[in-house]
Amino acid sequence: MPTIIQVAAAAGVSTATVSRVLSRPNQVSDATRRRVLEVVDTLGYKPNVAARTLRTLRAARILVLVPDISNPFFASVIRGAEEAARDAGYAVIVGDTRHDPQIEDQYADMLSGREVDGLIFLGHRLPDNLQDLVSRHGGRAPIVNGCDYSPDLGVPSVHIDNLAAGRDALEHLIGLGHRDIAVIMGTPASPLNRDRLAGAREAAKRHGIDDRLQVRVGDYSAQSAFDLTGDLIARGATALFCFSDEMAMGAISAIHHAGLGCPDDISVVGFDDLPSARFLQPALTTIAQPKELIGRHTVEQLLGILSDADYRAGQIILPHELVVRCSTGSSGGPR
Amino acid sequence: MPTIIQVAAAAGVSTATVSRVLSRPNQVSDATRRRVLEVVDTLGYKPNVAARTLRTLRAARILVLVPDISNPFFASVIRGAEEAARDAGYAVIVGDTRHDPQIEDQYADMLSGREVDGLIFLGHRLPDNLQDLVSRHGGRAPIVNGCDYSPDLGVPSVHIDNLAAGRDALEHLIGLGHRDIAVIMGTPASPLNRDRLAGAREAAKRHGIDDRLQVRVGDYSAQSAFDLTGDLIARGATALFCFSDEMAMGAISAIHHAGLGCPDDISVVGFDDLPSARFLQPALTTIAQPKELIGRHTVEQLLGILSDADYRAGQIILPHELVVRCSTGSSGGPR
DNA sequence: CCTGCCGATGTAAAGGATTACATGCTTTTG
DNA sequence: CAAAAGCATGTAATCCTTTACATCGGCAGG
Repeated sequence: MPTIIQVAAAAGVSTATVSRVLSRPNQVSDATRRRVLEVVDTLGYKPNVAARTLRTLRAARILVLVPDISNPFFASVIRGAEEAARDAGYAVIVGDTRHDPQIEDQYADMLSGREVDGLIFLGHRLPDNLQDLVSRHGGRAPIVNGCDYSPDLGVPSVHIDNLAAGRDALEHLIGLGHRDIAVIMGTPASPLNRDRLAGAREAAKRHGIDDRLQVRVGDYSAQSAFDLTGDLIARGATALFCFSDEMAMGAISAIHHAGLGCPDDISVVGFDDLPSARFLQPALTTIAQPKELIGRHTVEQLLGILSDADYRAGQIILPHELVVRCSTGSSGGPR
Repeated sequence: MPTIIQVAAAAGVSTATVSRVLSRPNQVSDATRRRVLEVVDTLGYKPNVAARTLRTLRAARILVLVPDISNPFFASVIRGAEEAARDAGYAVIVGDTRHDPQIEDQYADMLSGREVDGLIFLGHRLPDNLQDLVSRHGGRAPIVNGCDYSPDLGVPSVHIDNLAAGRDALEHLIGLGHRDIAVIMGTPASPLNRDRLAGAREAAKRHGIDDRLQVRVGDYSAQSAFDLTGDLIARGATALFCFSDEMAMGAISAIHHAGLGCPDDISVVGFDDLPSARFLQPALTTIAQPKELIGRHTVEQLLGILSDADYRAGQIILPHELVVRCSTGSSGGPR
């Protein structure tokens, strides 16, 4: 692999000129530029990024950490982030932490090691490694939280109003006549889940069915909801509110396994509105999040922090929407 | 951010000693090691990765390029790759190219720029950028193809026997009595799709229904299959073989939209066996690929190339399996 | 014709870590 | 007890680029 020195020698110029040809072409005369470019081409020269990063202290990349890359929800957020980053001349690197603190730390080191200029983490877990950095710099650290937020940390964040979303889902089910409603939530360690649950509780309370609301904790996977649903059905639930579309799929599958139908016997509301939600049987009623937009805004906040010392990053709340499809129907009254 | 020089000064040793404490701790006396580690800790020192990479010419990372990160199939492959890489002390970086040659090139530059030691690309598109590199080094370039393969390029690859898989799917449907079978494939630019189709054709021919086999091209998305299915039904197909589970979902949705049922009226076979395939309604009959294993083997080939000059990387073929669930049933004869 | 300026290019100093080699001390060994 | 060996540490070169500053012609203005 040729270095800039060899290119310079072959073109009969100094390394400075080669560097200029590549990064500020208009500072160099036409003839020289052409000659250098030709050498670059024939030698197949590519600048060594490590050396450049070392010298410029700018990597032009940002790291997006997802807790579970197999969840298509995050894919859409990443897409949005990627586009916004690209527009600003940054590349996005994706790290799949699989909820593993050790892996989180390892990726977080890419920030500490200045391999990336900033970091976006989706979900509720700020890597342990970064606690220090955040408490030292507060909202000025190049770190943004997407989808969830961390009230006590002061990390800027982008997410929907999960409380209102939880309320909307419950109001929808109650409006259809359901009184025995169950919630299959994600881990309560996540503020987002606590908010959604609080919203659901609030709506239930307003309609006097607070004490009948059953709550279970899943892990976002279809399997976990599948495992929980049988018991909820046995206890008389006529409607299920799942905190992810994947869990809704598991719940619907369990409903069929119990010899019942959705929405005829039991209604199901999901969360996220995955691209495939409309193709499920029955097509899924769900809370849509503006996934790409969440990605875009996290990046924009990050770039603001990076480029503008006066930028004030904070909490951005984006709109959600209840999408009613076919997995919810009116309650036939108590079974 | 402190540098190694500041750490050395604070600990009263040379930078060499600090470096050794961090990378070869046993070459350093207990007392010194403790002292240095303490300083490292209080100062919050993290080595600058760019500097290290520059010096060692080894980035300890590999890049995995996926054409579409929202496809959960790739998520599993990435998982497998990640684990194998981690075991060998490498980190995995994921790049989502969205089938965009420009983005592919940009990520590929990470290899040319030696930011990563090797590159794995899933799917059939070798980034244009890398053509040169491959033709110069042949199978010795640190590049491996996963899921698909490129017969003319000589890039090592890991995939299943797609021809046999296509044959298996058709044999299954024919065995159930179907004679009017349609295939919804992915782009024929991909050898993998050509192989699957060839396998399907072969089976159809053996049973004398070659001329009744209908073939359409989708783009792996549920939507694309949804759009194609109505017409196939109108033309009398009683069974659909889709080259991805997502397309199978779209097909099943379209079957319902047409007022028909799956598998009662029309059978559907998918491909990949996504984690959610068993939770669909009906649970999907599909060809399972050993997704994690594909990931693991691509990494192993890559590491072989990287570490052993005599390593001979090649084509690795892993076993697939037809998983029969509920989306296929016997044909009721011609409708 | 001289001065001043400008544009194009070169020189050389970072940037931060690793490591071959050198050094100085301690311990072993014949 | 001297020589050899071994251990812990330091010195300084190296990895490759970028860029502030210096230099050098050429040209315009006086």
